[in-house]
Amino acid sequence: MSSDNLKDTDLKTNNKSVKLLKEKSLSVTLPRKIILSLLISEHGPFTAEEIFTKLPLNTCDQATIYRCLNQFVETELVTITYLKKDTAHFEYNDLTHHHHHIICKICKKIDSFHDCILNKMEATLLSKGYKDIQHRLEFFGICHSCQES
Amino acid sequence: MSSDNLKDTDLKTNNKSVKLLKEKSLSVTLPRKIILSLLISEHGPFTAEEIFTKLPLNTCDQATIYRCLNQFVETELVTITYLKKDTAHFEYNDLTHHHHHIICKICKKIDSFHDCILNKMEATLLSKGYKDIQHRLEFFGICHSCQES
DNA sequence: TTTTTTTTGCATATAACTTGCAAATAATAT
DNA sequence: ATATTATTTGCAAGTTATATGCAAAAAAAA
Repeated sequence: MSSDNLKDTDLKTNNKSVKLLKEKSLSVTLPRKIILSLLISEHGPFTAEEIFTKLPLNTCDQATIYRCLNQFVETELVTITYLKKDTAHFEYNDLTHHHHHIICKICKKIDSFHDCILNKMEATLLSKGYKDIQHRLEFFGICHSCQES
Repeated sequence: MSSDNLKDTDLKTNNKSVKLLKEKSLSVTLPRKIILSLLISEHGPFTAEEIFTKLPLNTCDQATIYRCLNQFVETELVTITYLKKDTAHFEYNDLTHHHHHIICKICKKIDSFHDCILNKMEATLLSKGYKDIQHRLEFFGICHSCQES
């Protein structure tokens, strides 16, 4: 494996990330620490590819990034959103800063905002200069019949 | 082309669909009429594949379905949502019945509801028996700088 | 430390969706 | 109506994000 030259100290690995990985019973590996640290320190949302290019060279393979991100999503360390057509975006799930995104239909620039009541939200966005606003809101939960099994 | 054996009358094509296609300046072809009629008469959301299997045999190619669906989304005849990981869902954009979806994290069954204020919404869902509810809400609009060009 | 378990890299696979092009169909002009 | 032009379709092949099988490597447990 090609991470011989990567030391923890070089990478300003966030201590928080180690704590979080342990809390979620994920074994603490270098790729996981580095990826999670990146997501904690830089505000996304990022695509898997963006994360890959932000990481120090030879941190890990793309496959590992996808595997880690999926585990992070499953354990709710990270949220996944589908803002663009073909690519998922990932973001550290900072429970103290609940927010949503707005993406420009034309330039695809992603902005975020913290209000979270629909009508208030749209007003906020209008005052920010956005036009022709639509939203996409989905809920995920466990249905009644699945609670039995 | 293999639609020799398909006649309009056979397919209970929705007249509404022709009207809508014209309104959106889309030329009125058999595949478009049939696909749009299906989406108007059956409540989705459906994946492209589900639509394909619901269509009468030899209505059209899968490629045509994707092309039509994309055009319908561009013209806002249809909405697209990303409820599952790899597959988009499509639904007739019935402006008189604004609603959202909830998908079970386990069995993936999709349910819909019509309330649309976040806190009210979650209460509705809880009373429907869902647990461990999360939501995903995204806005799309045209940003200030794109309004100039 | 040693053993067991989990994770990673690499290469390859998958699956949803897209696209180029010639033939077919729809819109339009006559 | 018919001829002409423009658009759309089928087919087959391409693209791209993401997943995966397996042996080697690293982490956790003993």
